[in-house]
Amino acid sequence: MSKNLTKREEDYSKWYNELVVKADLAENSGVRGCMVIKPYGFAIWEKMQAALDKMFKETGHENAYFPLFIPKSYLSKEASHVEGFAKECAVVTHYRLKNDENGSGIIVDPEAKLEEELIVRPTSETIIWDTYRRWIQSYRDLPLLINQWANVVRWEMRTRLFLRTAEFLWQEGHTAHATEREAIDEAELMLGVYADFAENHMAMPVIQGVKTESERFAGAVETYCIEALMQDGKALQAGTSHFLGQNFAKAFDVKFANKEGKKEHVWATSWGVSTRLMGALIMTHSDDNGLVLPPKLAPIQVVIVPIYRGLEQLDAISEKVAPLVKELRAKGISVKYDNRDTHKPGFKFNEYELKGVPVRLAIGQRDMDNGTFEVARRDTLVKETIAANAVVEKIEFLLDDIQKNIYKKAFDYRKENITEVDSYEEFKKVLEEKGGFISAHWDGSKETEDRIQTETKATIRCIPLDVEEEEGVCMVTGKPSNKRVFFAKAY
RNA sequence: CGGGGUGUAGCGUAGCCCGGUUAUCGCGCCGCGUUUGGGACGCGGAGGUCGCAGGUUCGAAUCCUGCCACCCCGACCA
Repeated sequence: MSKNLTKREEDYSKWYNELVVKADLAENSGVRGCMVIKPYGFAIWEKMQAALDKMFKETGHENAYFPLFIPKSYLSKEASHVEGFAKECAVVTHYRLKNDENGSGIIVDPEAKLEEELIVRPTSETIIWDTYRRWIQSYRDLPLLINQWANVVRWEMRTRLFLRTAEFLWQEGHTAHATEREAIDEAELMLGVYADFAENHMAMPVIQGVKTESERFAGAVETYCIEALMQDGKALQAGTSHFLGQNFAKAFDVKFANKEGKKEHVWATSWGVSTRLMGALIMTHSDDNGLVLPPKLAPIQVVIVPIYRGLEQLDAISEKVAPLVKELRAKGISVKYDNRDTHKPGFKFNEYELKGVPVRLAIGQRDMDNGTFEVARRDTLVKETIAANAVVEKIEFLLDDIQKNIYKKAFDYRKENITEVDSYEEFKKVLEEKGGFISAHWDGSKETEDRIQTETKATIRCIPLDVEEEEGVCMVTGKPSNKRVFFAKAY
């Protein structure tokens, strides 16, 4: 682990990768750009999944599952969609292997060529809309509110653990509606769900906004997003929700009969978050001692480490700890009592800090004599000694307080790193020296946006939803602008 | 796909330029003992197709040729 969090990209990048590996979350699989998610990392993902899934169901959605393979012709039905994904698709061309006649091992059987190639889904809009055509006939079939948990494959040139892997896990929601208004409301509703999840479960403040045309999802009319700020000053897109208009309905001929019996194309949305959220979680809260997990997503919320000499002492401690474990579990708190005899307490302390366990209890002979526990919190690393009969209450307080405290810390950090600028010179200076989000006027043109990106590597992360109208001039061209947008260097 | 780099034990590495005993060291692993309130220590031990395939040579981790893989930087992207 590097000694200090630093804004120098290469060091931060190294720190991040080491942290992912050392905290036992994931590792490179050796298969091009794919990662192995290890049990501890996957447990965090499962917590995220459970919380999100609950929120989806509370907003009226159901889960379903669609095929991994998409016939090539489906992808080409929506023009901008295929254009957006064509360069990063894995393609299945054959369905059989055989032994090479020249003895050079197993080869692809040229006889077994598929008549139509299959694309490994980079996203599922096409196959889902092909299915929806058969499911939707009447306004009575609408709205159709479906989500799927799946893996997708995007053949990216450059990959990074959790942030951009060739294969990743995600959820993708795909909805169909009778009216434009209803579809837009849905896209905005789900953006709100994501923002709620990010802030209240991940303790990660996000900016809600819409993308500019050039950053828009391939096939969307409007792309909403949540953008988060990482500790090295770079932005990370944490989730997106798209209003797709009637683009996919028209491409796949999905029509419904309205109350007057007239056929209309349906209105669509899609929205998704991925294992990239794990990357966001890691880069938002972690410090040089390792991961810091929000209690709501921590697979282990409380760890209890016994300190003892000899099995007799361990037995006495175990006896003391057992009812506490039971009581905490009854309250729905996940507890691990680490009575391994193979590692020393100091080793365990470091190990659980690295893994981001929010609360640690230690109990040794001293505590046994005094009727106390040592309680340590991961976010501030503060330790205190607490009377045994007050420990449950203390833990409940800490789990709540840590959740709030790390949110506040991240929020304050982000607040300090949103800078308003009014000139291009100042923009470049802040970008170079400080990083973070830069709020500035922009003339709304793609040319200006491209120029800024080429010259500075910064992109428009979003046009915030809550932005206030303000007369101004574009910092680059001097043309009139009526609101500020958020720029940043991004992952 | 361009530019650079690296492949030696589970991980990290020395050796390579200048070929020559049994391939170096650390972490980790195994055994025994002592330890246990912040990453223990001692002693002993196991573990290697030196990325792959050819070639040069009495002799190759080292030199030559070809191939493969991975990493970093760019272009691309959630």
